Amino acid sequence: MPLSKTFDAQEAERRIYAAWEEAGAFAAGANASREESFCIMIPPPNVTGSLHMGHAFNNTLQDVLVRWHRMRGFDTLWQPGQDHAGIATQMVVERELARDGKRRTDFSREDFIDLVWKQKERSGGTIIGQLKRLGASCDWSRNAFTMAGAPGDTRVGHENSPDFHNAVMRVFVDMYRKGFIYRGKRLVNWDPHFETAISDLEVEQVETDGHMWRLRYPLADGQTYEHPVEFDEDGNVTATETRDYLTVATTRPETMLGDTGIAVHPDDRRYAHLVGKEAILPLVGRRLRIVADDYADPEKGTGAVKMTPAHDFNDWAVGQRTGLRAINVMTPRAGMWLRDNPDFAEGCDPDGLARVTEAVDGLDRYEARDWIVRTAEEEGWLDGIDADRHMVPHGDRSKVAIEPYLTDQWFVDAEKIVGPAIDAVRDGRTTILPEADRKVYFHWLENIEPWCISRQLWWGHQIPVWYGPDRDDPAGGPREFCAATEAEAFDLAREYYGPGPEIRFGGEGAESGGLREAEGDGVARFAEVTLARETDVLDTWFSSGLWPIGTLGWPEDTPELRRYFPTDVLITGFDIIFFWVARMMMMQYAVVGERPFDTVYVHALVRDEKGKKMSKSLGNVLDPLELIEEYGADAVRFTLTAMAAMGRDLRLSKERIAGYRNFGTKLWNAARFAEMNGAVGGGADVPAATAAVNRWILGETGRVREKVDAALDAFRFNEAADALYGFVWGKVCDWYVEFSKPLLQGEDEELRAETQAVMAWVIDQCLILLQPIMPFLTEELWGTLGERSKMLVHADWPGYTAAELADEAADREMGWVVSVIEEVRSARAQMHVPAGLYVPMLATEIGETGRAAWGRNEALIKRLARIESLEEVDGFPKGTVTVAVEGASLGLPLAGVIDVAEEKARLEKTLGKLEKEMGGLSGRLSNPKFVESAPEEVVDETRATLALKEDEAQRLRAALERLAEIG
RNA sequence: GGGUGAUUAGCUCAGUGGUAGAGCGCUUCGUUCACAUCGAAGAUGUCGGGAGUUCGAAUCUCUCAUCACCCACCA
Repeated sequence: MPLSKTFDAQEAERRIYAAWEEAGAFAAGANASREESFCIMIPPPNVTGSLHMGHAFNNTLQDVLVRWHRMRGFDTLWQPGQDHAGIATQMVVERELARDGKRRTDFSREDFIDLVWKQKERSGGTIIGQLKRLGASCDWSRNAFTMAGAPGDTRVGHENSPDFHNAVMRVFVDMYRKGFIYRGKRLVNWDPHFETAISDLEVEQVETDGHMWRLRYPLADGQTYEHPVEFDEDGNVTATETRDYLTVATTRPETMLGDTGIAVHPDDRRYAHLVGKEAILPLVGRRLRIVADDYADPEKGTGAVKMTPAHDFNDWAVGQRTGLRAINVMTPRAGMWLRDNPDFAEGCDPDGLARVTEAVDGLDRYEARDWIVRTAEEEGWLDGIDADRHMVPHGDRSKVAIEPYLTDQWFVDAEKIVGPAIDAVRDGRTTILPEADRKVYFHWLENIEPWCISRQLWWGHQIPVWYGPDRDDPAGGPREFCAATEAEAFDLAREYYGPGPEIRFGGEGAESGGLREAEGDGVARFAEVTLARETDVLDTWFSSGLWPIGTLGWPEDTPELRRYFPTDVLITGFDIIFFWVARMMMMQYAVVGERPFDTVYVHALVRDEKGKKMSKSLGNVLDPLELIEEYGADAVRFTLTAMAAMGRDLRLSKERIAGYRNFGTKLWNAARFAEMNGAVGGGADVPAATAAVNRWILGETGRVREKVDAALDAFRFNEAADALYGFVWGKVCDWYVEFSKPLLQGEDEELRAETQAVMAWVIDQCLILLQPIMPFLTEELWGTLGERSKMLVHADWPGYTAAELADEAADREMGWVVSVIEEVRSARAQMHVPAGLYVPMLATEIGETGRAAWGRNEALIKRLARIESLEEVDGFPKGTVTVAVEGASLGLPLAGVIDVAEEKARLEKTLGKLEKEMGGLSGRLSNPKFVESAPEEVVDETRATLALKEDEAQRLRAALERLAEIG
């Protein structure tokens, strides 16, 4: 069945992908002929997500490596899967509910989670289908999910995946027991929209126009200080005024209700006598201790800074150092919490307390701010307002201002497990590419903060901790029982409480209880203990941090784990180096004491053609699926590969994709040409060749194979793509196809057979080498051209070298032929010789090389340069256009056509260029230091080049002289 | 405030010590039987400025300028 005129990407790509799947072509171990394994873990996309350009880029690169290794015979696993993506997914479901006017809290936790599982079933397959359209050759039979095995799991879409939930639970317990995880009351980033803690990384700073309010806090007990008001030229104070108040500044006046102190710098003479004394908090009359701490900057504002330890990270730290109380004055939704807040009430004067509570309790933080500012103004303790542009932390999902908030949360003590993750990269067990990203990685890890891993959400891995009362003090506690399952928790509790009490499960969060029963000996014992499961779930990145071992079946000692772990390569975007890469490094080391991967390849961002980040709100998003529909998956893949210069953002434009689509068409047509000329079905063996044309293209093929391998080996994807593009278009199509025509269509049967074999083999090599980048079109051609024992996806990657295939004599000969053709074409175009007109050619000097090359390639040269005949003459007649090539002086007698002025201009220009080049070369050669210190081959090469140029220049000068004779 | 990267043809970008490259765009020509999603020929660069190292610098060092991104608690 002959090839169709064009490649129908839409039809063929779906059909071919189905055929691959049908054949189990992507299964781990398929096509393995060597011992080595190769494993890539997909960065699991959100289960409700859909493919965007970043995914397309990321997965194209992975697929290139995976297909390349699979063809090379490695036991290859590309592990696919999806992430449950806690907040993001819960957000999607809550938004759906909101459409029906419902909220999460209208459901029980179990019912809500069931809804999320259903949502996952509905949308979870979307991204998989999209990855398949792209051509991703994942082993889908192993598709994993980060919540697999968790309560409510329907197993739809990840039927065979390992029990990831169990792995997460076991890791938590393991890290808990090793002391890497703890629960504590600390200030965390609180998202008032989702009403959950988030980690530092989920906070983004947004520059915002705001105000700085200066407030006057009266000093207690009649204290005063001298405030400088006038200075001389040297900055010395020349006048002061006595003040009985301190001016403090804040961008968030509402937090003043939680103030418990004022800090000044220890060396600040103005306030030295006040340290240890007190000020009065306006509105409620709470006494604020004045403390000395380095944090207070004497240069800023008045040098006195109010302390709100429960609502500001700096103030919290100062509070810890100086023993200030922390008073939480906010609700989880960032409203004011004043009523029934004993911490707040303590130390307040009753009238003030009542008034403020009446006015702002329950108000949103911003409304409370307005009231406080208004009141301060009315009462005269507002010192002033400055416009201020400052950074305000926002939740990266909710986009609302986050609130530093004091709650009980779970933390990974990252400092304890960060060491091996740093060392592994430092000593090269894991390589991060590009190198620049290593610094980013180190910088973050070396300054690591505790990682808040608890989330007050419902969708996620519920933290495997049960709380019970203290054995000796039933009112105390809670006592934590950390275990992977309820049964194991029961055992722990039994061990702790002894054989007496009945142990039950129930209760909420850290609430737990027990009945106390006095026995005769006076020792308190429980008759009944109720264990309460921790309600928080884990940060989604905690579970995805286990992706490498979890997908391979840990904690079971599976064959996959033994075979594929540590994995070989991770390909990911720079935006999740901290979120994911660093955490995987830390956690695999913490749990199994091993690196998760040998190499991390960090790629940059796909931007639009103007360099802007693609975003929905800007409306500049290129949808990879639309592009695939329009140009075909191969074109999109080739474009992304060709633009993947390491570490640089890529600007994607449709024009570029169209260009590479054309490249596919070009290859298709070359294959059609081969087919039409009986050049199909080349075997794996390099064919024998006698003709220079054939020997030359074999050498070129050897060179490109080496280039592709070297480039991919170094993760220089663009170089691999460029090399193939240049080879297929610039060598095979532009020259070899043309060269082959007289041979394929000529009389010499032996030569025809040889050329057919070489052409068939070369086309096959193009298909094989291009398969990792453009798998569809090449597979289609492979299957159509000739009988094959296996699909291209499993074809053997070649191992021949350039040295084996290259033929120096053939390269030289074809080089000569090419330059003659190019020079003749150039001269003809310049002289406006009609394109189709065959003209005679004359030769005055033609050396041995040239004569031999001409003799063997006469037909080619005549055909491609439109030459009628070659005749050796003693000298060129008037009106000859000179063609200067190495080792020959050729001329076209174009007396009738020639424009003397134009020919003169052409020669002068060429000569000018030559002379400039020669100047550089001879200047260099006449420099003794160059000759002494440059490598010998460089010097030789320079000499040879110069000699050639001189030769050519000589001929050009002669031609110019002849031209001068004409007129 | 700290850090990283970038600056090369009109545009988008390759190019880590040895005669400046590609794609697109542009100009001229071309329906030769693989391909007009094509072919041929062409024009366009003090490689951001300056200094240094070197026989030799787009490439290494320093510096300045501009841009981008990341990190950061500045009241």
